[in-house]
Amino acid sequence: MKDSDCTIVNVVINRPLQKKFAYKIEGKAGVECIGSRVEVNFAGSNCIGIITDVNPEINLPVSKIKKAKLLDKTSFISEDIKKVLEFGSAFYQYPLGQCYNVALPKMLRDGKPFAYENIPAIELQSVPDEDALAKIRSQEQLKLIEILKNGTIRRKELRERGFSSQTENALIKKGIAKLINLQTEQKRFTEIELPILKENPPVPNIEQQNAILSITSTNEFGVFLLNGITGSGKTEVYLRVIEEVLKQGKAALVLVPEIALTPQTFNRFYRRFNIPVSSMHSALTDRERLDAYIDMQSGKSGILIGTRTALFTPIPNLGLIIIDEEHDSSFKQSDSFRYHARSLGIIRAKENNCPIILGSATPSLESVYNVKKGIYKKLDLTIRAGGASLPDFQIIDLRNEPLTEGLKTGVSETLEKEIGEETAKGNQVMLFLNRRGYAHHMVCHNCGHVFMCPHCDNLLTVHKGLNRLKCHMCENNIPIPKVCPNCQSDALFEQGFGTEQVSDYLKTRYPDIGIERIDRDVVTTKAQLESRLNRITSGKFQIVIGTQMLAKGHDFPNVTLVGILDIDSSLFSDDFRSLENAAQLLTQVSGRSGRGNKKGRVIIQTHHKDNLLINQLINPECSYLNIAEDLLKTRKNLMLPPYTYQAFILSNSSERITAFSFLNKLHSELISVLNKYSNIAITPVMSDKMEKQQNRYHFHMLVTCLSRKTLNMFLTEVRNIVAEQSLSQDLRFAIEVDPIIMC
DNA sequence: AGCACGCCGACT
DNA sequence: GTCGGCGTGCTC
Repeated sequence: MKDSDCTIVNVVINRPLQKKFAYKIEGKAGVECIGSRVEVNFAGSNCIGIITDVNPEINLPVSKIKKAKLLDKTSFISEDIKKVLEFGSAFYQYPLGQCYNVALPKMLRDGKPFAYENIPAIELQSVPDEDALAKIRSQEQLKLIEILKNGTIRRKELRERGFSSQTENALIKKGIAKLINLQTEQKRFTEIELPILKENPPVPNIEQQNAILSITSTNEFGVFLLNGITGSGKTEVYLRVIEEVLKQGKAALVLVPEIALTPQTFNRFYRRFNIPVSSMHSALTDRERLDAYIDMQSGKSGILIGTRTALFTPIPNLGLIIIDEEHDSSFKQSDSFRYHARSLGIIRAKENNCPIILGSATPSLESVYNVKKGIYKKLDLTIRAGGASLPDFQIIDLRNEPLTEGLKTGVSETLEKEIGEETAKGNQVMLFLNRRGYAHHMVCHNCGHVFMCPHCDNLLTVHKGLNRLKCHMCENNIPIPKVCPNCQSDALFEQGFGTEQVSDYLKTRYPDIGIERIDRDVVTTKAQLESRLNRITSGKFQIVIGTQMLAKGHDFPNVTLVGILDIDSSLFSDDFRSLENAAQLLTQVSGRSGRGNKKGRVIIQTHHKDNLLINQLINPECSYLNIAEDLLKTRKNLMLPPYTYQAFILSNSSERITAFSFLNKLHSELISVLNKYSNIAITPVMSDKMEKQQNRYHFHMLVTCLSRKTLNMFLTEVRNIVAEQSLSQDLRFAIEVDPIIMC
């Protein structure tokens, strides 16, 4: 191969390396191959890389440049995705090649072709007449003809039903049947002749109209914070804006939290539009994921609904991005490429010069702050659909409650009575407790032995139904012991109640009432969640007890009472975001009450009746936004985000000293360069709250800075210092920009 | 991250 | 004399 017949390209590899590497590909190539995958030999092993530049300037002897094998004739990675990943790589301090790795579906990462699966199928070409049929002597062929009369059928299915490929081939040869590929019948959504709408949408109220108009009146980039109280019809606004976007021949991207991926969510989109909708979430197989990716890239589908990774799906002519429940923590990835889908979503919308809607009843303080600064435009929805009003709030002061068996399992006498009265009226009650399992942990009454995970600094949670003690950190579990391993005493007791225990207790109190539990222990798949939610809607169960799985998006018109069993544990956390999270969760859960035409109530049990947050939550004059404003004042006084910018410098190792001394050495190196930067502070090396996790010891330093730019420059220097050293096998290192959970 | 290279100790 | 342990450093 002569060098004149080659094109030099830069390639990024899925390795923790910042550099791009030059390779040569056969033939003359232009910018159209940027984003294409190549198979290269890199340092002795073959791997997949992505082309980032064509004919780059390099000062490298030509003899060192190896040959790369081009895997894609044209790139499927659009310009905007490339820009988003380049931004994300610099912003989150993560190597570009590894960012691509997170952004691509697994099959593309592995070098599989960018193509739909071939689905060979056969269908009837022409129905043979009597004469032709009489000539066929094979019973199998006759049987197959009968089956084919019912329509197209996959060859794989025919094989499963006992037909040999010879039988099929014989019919094809005779011209009776023909071979087709089920995946070739693809039409672009813009070429679909049906009307865009499948159903007549409801008439929006004045607030919804205003919101729709504000967003659709400009076709340009803008961030809209759609602040709609629970039940105010945010989804209807999304659907209307999407409709406008589709009318312009453009596509829409909707990101939802992991937990909101219920059939209810999808069905509203499927029902509304004749335009194909694709989805992308954790329950898909690799194949389905790639198919959805191609659906969007090829323009076959006009709407993509998915979780945070769906953000990286190429969509030509993207006209709108929606981040639903924008405050939800599942938009932040907290390993490998630690990006926030909201932040990168805004970058992508900017690249496409299209609007982005951040929707929430309880927006993040970051977003509220950006509205104050005039960076986002806030649109309010304050009216509940169908004239439903917000629920009334009531406090049960646990100090005045008798210390009954019920109270020890989380249900006070007063609440128990209220549950009884409400269910007697035929209504449903929803109880909320953000702790799964039966009991928080187990203690020996005799010697004080506490049952801990041998691999983590974590207490084992009691799961009665499974008869196991489980570590929620590492999933390690043991049978519930009968005696203490320390003193052989059988006086073991459980402390702290979870959803399982509450459910068990209520079953003894209300044996005739159906009680349903919703948490990750009993609901592991989407189908299970669906069937449980349906059982609740059908009214078979009058009492529902659940974790935050219950908080979002589910509409139960018969729920008139919501009970918050334990708010106190979220009032005194050492994470500065815990009050924000508690206010969000409580507001969301409360919104489950009184969604139909019945007035709803919310009862909060607490030992801290005078706590400020609790009083704000129950005050009808005080909205979530008022609470957010108050919390922002505190953040400002304490110089916390969003008034400052934070990043963690993280390390862990299986040998405790390794990570600790590595970070300590790094710390002293950083102190010596700190004078180059202003308004930046770095903590000493500290243990994570849970230092030992799965037998690895975790340490961190926290960097705080007044300026985003300075923080980024500093972190780049940190990364370069670390890149110069060769780290031991056992040591892991990471930078987390904009953490949302303090460690 | 991988992998090759290289420099030492335990074996045929 | 060689097989393989893993510490070090480079990868187009």
